[in-house]
Amino acid sequence: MLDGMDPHLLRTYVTVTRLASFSAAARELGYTQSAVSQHIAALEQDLGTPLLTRRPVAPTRAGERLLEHAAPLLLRLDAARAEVAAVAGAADGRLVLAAAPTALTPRTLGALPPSGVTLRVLPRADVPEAVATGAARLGLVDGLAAPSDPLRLTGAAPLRTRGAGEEPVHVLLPAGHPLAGRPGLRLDDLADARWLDAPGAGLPLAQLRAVHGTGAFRPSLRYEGTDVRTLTALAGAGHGLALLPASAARAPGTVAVPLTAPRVVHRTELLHTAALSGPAAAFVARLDVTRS
Amino acid sequence: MLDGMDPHLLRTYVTVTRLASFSAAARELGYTQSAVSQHIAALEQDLGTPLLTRRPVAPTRAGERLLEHAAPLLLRLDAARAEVAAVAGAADGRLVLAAAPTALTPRTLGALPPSGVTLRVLPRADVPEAVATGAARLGLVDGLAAPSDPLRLTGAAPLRTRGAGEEPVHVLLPAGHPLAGRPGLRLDDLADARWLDAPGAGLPLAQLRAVHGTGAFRPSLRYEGTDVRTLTALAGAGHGLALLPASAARAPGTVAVPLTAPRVVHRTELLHTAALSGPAAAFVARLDVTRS
DNA sequence: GGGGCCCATCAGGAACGCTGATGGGGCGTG
DNA sequence: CACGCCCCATCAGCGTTCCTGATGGGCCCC
Repeated sequence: MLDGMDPHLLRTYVTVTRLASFSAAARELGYTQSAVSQHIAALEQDLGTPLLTRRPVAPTRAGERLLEHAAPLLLRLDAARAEVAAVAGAADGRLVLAAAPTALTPRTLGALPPSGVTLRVLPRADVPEAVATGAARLGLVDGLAAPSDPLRLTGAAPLRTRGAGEEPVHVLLPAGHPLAGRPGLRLDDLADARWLDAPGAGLPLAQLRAVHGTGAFRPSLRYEGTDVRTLTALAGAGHGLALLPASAARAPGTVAVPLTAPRVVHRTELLHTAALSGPAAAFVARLDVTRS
Repeated sequence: MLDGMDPHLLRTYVTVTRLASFSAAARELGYTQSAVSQHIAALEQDLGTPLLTRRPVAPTRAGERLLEHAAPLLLRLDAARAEVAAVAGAADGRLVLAAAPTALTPRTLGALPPSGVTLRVLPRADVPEAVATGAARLGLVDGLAAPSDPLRLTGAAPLRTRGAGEEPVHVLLPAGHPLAGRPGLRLDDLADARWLDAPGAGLPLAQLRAVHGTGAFRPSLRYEGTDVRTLTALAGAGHGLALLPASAARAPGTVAVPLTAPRVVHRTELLHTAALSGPAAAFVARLDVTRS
């Protein structure tokens, strides 16, 4: 047993920690409780250290380290299988495209073929995984970046990226907002504002901090869906400000004002694996044609 | 066999492809040839597609995809094991520091504790792996980046980074070079120059392209060692130009001229895993104290 | 044509990994 | 306080897996 860390031991381990229960993990995985117990014991013996406290069932410090690796490992295992399958299987006719909501800009939408596409809108954080595991053939993600800088994707999965367009970033204000008449806004003007916290639908405010370097943003309402229209409606109703790409920042009762400082753009990037063919390749080519 | 891709099957696969031989892989891995053959057969059956051509033994296209995932997967498996071991085992007294040659700037050297350190100089590309697998506790890598931009590390392994200093980039010219008298040089001035190609010791010219966006560099002599002094001597002997951090760009018979355009700096970053303690933590703290 | 090397296949035995049963420990309940 | 319940650990037993050693076919070089 030189190579003790079988994937299914890891899978058992993450399931046990997630459910905080050996028995529940066994039920979910289709094992007996005994098997799960033996899995954990095997892992602990292999690594030479306890990974879980029993009663309550919780990861030890060593277990936490293992957890940080286990999920990406399992994901990448799936990714490898999916990519091999993509090469092996003949290209399926349909193109499945996973996209973050605000990544659907006019440009990317315009490049879609007229038929044969399945569009799957997901929270931004789930798009890379969908592409890596083959659930989607292509992915569109977006975010804030300095002009012509690539996005900084936290990739556990190894995906290739290519730029798919940039556009200005607008701040969406309710029509009556005191700053609504401005031609442009600096982020400093909005230091005291309350922002809609919409990790699924909006742009991640944390990225602004990375680019801008300043303190935290004060969140108001948190919206967990992926629907941009809901987000703009919330902004219109005065629940907080929203940061959106220019093309998405329009809704009745709101005013969109360009963000002028810091100088960031809304950047869209296409995600794909190494193997591209058929309609996916056509879509990519169409995107490149419309390159600015 | 729902979860067919055992790590040791993958290990067998990469070994077979590396050696282009089932039998040789079997010898290296301590298996019989029969076992290796069965491993490959199991993988191919699990993935539903041939992964190798026999005679000659070479990866198929599907196999190439698998290979791209297999190495990082195995690396990360080792990384997980190493990190768990680091938490479990008591902190060993010695601090092992892996560093790229040009990452050893006065600042990083100054932060080293006076004793108890093992310094391991490696080619730049090997440093992240050494840290991930626990061969070294900390790593120092360097590269070219826009000022205050982080390095773009191609991380198969999940390492944390923190800045460890920036300094100007100099071009090292032989003393008699026509441009040696200039106060500063633009990269465009050097479009026709021949560069020393030293992936181990020098700064990777490819990174300049990433920042600058222009064409290829014309390499002259290629130097595969990790010794900076040899590199500067080669530059002094007129074998080509070298790009070095200011603190390393001095050698008899050479002139170091600052690179003024594009605006890039030599940036050093510290690599570490999540678990830091003992002398490693002390070193990090010392680095932070001298932060500019 | 023969010998050597290679990979595939097969049979057999050891080792592994699962199940089902049993036992001890903690916790809420009557 | 005793009982019952739920949880995890351990054990024996059995089916499967996985490795070895032997054998065979294909290719190349001599």
